[in-house]
Amino acid sequence: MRYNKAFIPTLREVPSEAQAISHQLMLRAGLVRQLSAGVYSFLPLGWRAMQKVMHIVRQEMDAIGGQEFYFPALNPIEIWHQTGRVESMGEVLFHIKNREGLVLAPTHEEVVAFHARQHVKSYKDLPQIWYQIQIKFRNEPRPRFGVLRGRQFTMKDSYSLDDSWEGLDSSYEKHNYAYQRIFSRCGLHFFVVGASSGAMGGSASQEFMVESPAGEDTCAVCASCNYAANIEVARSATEPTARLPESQYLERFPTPGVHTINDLVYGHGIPEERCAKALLYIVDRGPVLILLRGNDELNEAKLQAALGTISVRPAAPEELRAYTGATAGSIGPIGLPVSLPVIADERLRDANELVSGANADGYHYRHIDLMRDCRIDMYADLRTVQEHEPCPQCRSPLRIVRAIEVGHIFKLGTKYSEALGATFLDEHGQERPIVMGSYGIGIERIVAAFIEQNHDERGICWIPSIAPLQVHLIALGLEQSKAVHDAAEQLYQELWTNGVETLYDDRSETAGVKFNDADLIGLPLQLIVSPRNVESGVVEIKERRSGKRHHVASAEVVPVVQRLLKYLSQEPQSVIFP
RNA sequence: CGGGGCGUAGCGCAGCCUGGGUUAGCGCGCCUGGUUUGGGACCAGGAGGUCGUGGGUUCAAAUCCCACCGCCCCGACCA
Repeated sequence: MRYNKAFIPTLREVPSEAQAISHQLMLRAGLVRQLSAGVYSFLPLGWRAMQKVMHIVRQEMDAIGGQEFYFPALNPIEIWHQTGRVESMGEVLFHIKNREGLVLAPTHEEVVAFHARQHVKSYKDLPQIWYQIQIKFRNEPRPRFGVLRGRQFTMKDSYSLDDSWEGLDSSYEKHNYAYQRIFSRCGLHFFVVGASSGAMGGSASQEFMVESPAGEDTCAVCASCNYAANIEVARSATEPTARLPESQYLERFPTPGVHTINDLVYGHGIPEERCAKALLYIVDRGPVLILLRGNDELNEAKLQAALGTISVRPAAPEELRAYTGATAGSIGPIGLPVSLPVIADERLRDANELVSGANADGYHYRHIDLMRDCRIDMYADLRTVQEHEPCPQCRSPLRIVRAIEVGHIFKLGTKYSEALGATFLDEHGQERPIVMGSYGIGIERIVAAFIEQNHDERGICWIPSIAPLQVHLIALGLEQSKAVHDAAEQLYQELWTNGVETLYDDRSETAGVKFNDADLIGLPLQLIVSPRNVESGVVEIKERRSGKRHHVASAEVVPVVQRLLKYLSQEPQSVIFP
C-alpha cells in the first residue's frame, strides 16, 4: 500500500466530539469517520483491522466446530412477535416504515430457531453450532464513545443447538474456550464475569470484559485472587450486622429534621451499622419495603433478580406518603399504616437493636429486633459492593472498575425453540424443544478496546495479529536521493513478495510528518530508509511499542522483520479467569 | 425521554452575550512557485463560507426573538 495514493486521512488535532481515547485515535489515525450518531464508516486501515479480528474469530469458531452462515438483517416481524420480543425490545428494534411486516434484526435467535424448526428433526441432527459475522441494528437511545456503542455494528453471533442441558453445557464450554483464545490472540487483557441473565431469559451467562474508562459496565475485580463480577451480581465479604445478646424494649423517639442515615449517626450518635435504611419500591405495581444496612446502596439489578421481575422503580413521593404516611428518610418496618411486603438485605439477617424510621416525619424507632418486631418476607443480597470492600474469596480489597463488554455467552435454554416450535424427536420418539445457547462478540468493540489498552501519547500501538498492516516503510529524502528511492522501492517489493503487509510512505513530506503519522497509525514495525542509512548499507527498524531500534544490513532486512514480527506476536499474558 | 452544551471554510476555534452596519477573522490543512528534508519546516501568492434550517423583528441579523434539525456530554435505558 502506497501512502501517496492511499486514503489515510490522519488528523493532527483531536475532533471535539471524541471523548474516549479509542474514539479519538480511530478518528485521528484515519480508521473511521462518523456518518451520523452511532453510525460509522470504516476507512481502509480501520477495515483491515476489522478483517484481521474477523479472521481470528473465524479460525477459532471453526476450531470448535462452528459452521458459518450469513443470515439476513431484514427479518419478518412475525417471528419476532412469536417470541414476544417486538414488545420486550421496544424502541431498540428498528421497524421498516414503508414496508409492513419487516424489522431490522438486532440479533438472530429467531432466525436460527426458524431454520432449526424447518430442518432439525431428530436428535441425530444435533448438536450444531451455527455462527455468522454480520451487521446488527439496534436503535440505541444514546450511542456513544465512537464505535463502542453504535446503532449499527458488526457482531459475531453464534447459536448452539443441543438435545439436552448437558449438551448445552458442553457447547457453552466450547465457546468459553474459543472466546478465551480469540480475545487473547487479539491482544486484549480481559476478565470474565458472571452476569445477570436479564431479559434474555435462560440460566448461566458470562461476560468477557476489558477494563477501560470508556466502558459502560461496572465490575468489581480482585487483584489478588481473580474474583471478578459485574456490579449487578458482585458480592463482598462485608461483616453482617451482629445480633446483640439482648434486645431492649422497642422505643419510639423524636428525631426532628433527620432525613439521612448520616443525620442519625452524627446527630444522634447511633452507630451506622445499627441503622436500617428503608426504601419503598414499586414492584410490578405493588409496593415493597426494602431494608438495607446504614449507608448501603440498593442495587436494582439484584432487587430484580431477587423478585424475579424487571419492573422495579423507586416510589414517588406521593406513593411514599400514601403507603407509609411519611416522607423519605422517615420510613421503616415498624408502624406501617398498611401491611407491606418487606425484603431485607442479607447483611441485616436476624439483626436486633436497630434504628429505623417510624413512618412519621420526625420520629424513629430504636431497639428494633427484626425477629421480634417485624415480619421479614425475604432476605436477599441487595446491596451494591463498594470500592475497597474485602473480596468474597480472599478478603483482599476489591477494585470497582469500568469495563467494555466485548463478548457474552449465554445459556438460553428452550425459550426461543419453544416459541417458534423448534423441536426434535429424541431416541424414545419423544418430541422435545431444542436447547439453545447464544454467544456474541462485538467486532468493533475488540478494535476499540484494544486501542484503549494499547496506545501511548503518540498514537496506537498495534500488535501484528490485528494490525491493519505489519510494517510502515518510511523513505526520507526520497526526491533528493535516487539511492533512497531505489532502496525503498526494492524493499517494498521484497516485503510484499515475502508476505509482509507493508505501508510505504512515498509521500514528499518532511521527516517529522512521516514519523508522526507512523507513530499515530502505529503499525508494529517501522522501517526507515534515509540517505545516511543507505550510505552505510543499512535499514533502520523501529519497534513502535517499545521504541527499540535496530540497524540491519539491507540483505538481512526481510528475515529480521519476519523474526521480529514473530516475536511481537507472542501472545501477551492475558488475564484469564476460568 | 429528562438535564446541560455546541452548530461560523476540510479540522480546531474567535466574532454573538455586553453597541445589529466589519470585505466574517485566526491557526492547521489544501493549491501554485521557490527554498527546505531525521520528529508535525520557511517565504511569497492563492482557492475555499447557504455563519445548521425555516420564520420573525429591523432600513440593516452570524449577532436579537421563535420554531425545528443535527451533534456531543450527564442521567434513564441497554439481549
